[in-house]
Amino acid sequence: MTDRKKRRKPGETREKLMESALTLVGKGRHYASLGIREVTRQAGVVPTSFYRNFRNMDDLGLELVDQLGLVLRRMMREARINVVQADERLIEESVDIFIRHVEANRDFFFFMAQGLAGESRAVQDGIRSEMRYFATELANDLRRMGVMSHLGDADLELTCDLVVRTVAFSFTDLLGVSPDDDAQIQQIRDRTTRFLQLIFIGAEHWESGRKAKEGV
Amino acid sequence: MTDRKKRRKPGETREKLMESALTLVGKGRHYASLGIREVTRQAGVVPTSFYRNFRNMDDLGLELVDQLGLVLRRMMREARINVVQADERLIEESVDIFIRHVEANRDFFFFMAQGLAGESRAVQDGIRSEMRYFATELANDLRRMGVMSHLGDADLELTCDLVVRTVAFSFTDLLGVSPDDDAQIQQIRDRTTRFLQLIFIGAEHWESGRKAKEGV
DNA sequence: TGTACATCAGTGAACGCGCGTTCACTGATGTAC
DNA sequence: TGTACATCAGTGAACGCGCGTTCACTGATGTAC
Repeated sequence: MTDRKKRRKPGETREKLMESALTLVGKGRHYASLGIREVTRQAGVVPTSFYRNFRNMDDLGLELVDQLGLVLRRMMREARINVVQADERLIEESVDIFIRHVEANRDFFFFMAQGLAGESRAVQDGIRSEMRYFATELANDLRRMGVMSHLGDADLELTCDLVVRTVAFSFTDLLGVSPDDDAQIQQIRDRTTRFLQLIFIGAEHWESGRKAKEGV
Repeated sequence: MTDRKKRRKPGETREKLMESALTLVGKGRHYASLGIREVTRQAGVVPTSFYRNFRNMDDLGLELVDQLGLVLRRMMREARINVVQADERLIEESVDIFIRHVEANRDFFFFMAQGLAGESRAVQDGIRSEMRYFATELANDLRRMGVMSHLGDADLELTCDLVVRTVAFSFTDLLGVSPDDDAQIQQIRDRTTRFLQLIFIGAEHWESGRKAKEGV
């Protein structure tokens, strides 16, 4: 069994390469500066193997975006299960779930934070698209729960977009913090919660007719 | 005069190197993936010259952060001059000034957006520190104008932090847009304005005692 | 004002190294009969 | 069930190239007298 040099489980090397890229990102490297040899080295695989699975680093990056989408969907699902009632702890509970998932998938969220201003336009657009989807789903959930029912669709979507951006920005806060530094993580959690409270209070008092008066 | 091969104006090469790095970033490259030879090539200078001015790319990055600080301060000053009265157009006028400066210093703001999740911790911290300073100054200005006078210092600071984050996130929106695409820039401008309106409405209705009830 | 000297930003050649990419190969697994 | 063959993920050697960094140099500018 130590002898099997060829033919691992199908997709195993592919997975290992993606994992290795994420690991390097988690260690503080920027995705844009990663090289093919570096990633294969981390994966314990010969450089040539890379080309059996990906065309180039951008290609691998796009696959990571897809996996990121799965992580985000899992997070949404958990939030839906646990945050059923629209009481005043809705925000705090959601932020808790969010922080927990970020801690459990640290590298993924690092990759996401980097990718937003990254080198590959395709990756950038992919992450942006995931965020848009997330905001839309959030809007649907709030509608379903009867929250912010006074808002028109466009205004609710605006609010959710701002929420998602604010949460995403918190990733970059977590980026600079050691995963063991509970005190600082707690602080980021509190601050994010307050940001969202501020936004939701704004949304509560937002008059949907307002823009028509000012904008057009 | 075409013959002078040595001794340009003092600091000229240094400036040209920083400018070249920014130019490459503006062309879509990520700062983390730039090399010394690449930057010197862009600057029309021999690679060795780099070491006469900087220790490494991180060092150059830190100098760029300092210059970014100057750009931000210039922006703040202009905003202070032009936005004197706290009427309802305060936000729109500020966003206009902000968009104008981003367009005029496109590369700088790209660098800033990248640096927030960049490879160098020092650069990351530097940009973060500039943002904190910006938020503090904004809070001071609002105090001076008598806006949001019902908020405690901590809550005002929280609001301003969220404003700065929201504006900073808009950089990444502009990042993917051609500088000539006026329609899309206009759309980002409007959206950013609405985000800020939402935040300020939230701040208007924020009860400073609230957190004491919930948090502690 | 003129001369001698120190300084130091920019030069150009050279180095060893790791990079991305190619190639022919190998051998375990899946498939046809 | 057994045999022959196709497939194709992973291998290892090799390539040319651009990288970061070093070194001794050069010559314009600034300074001392």
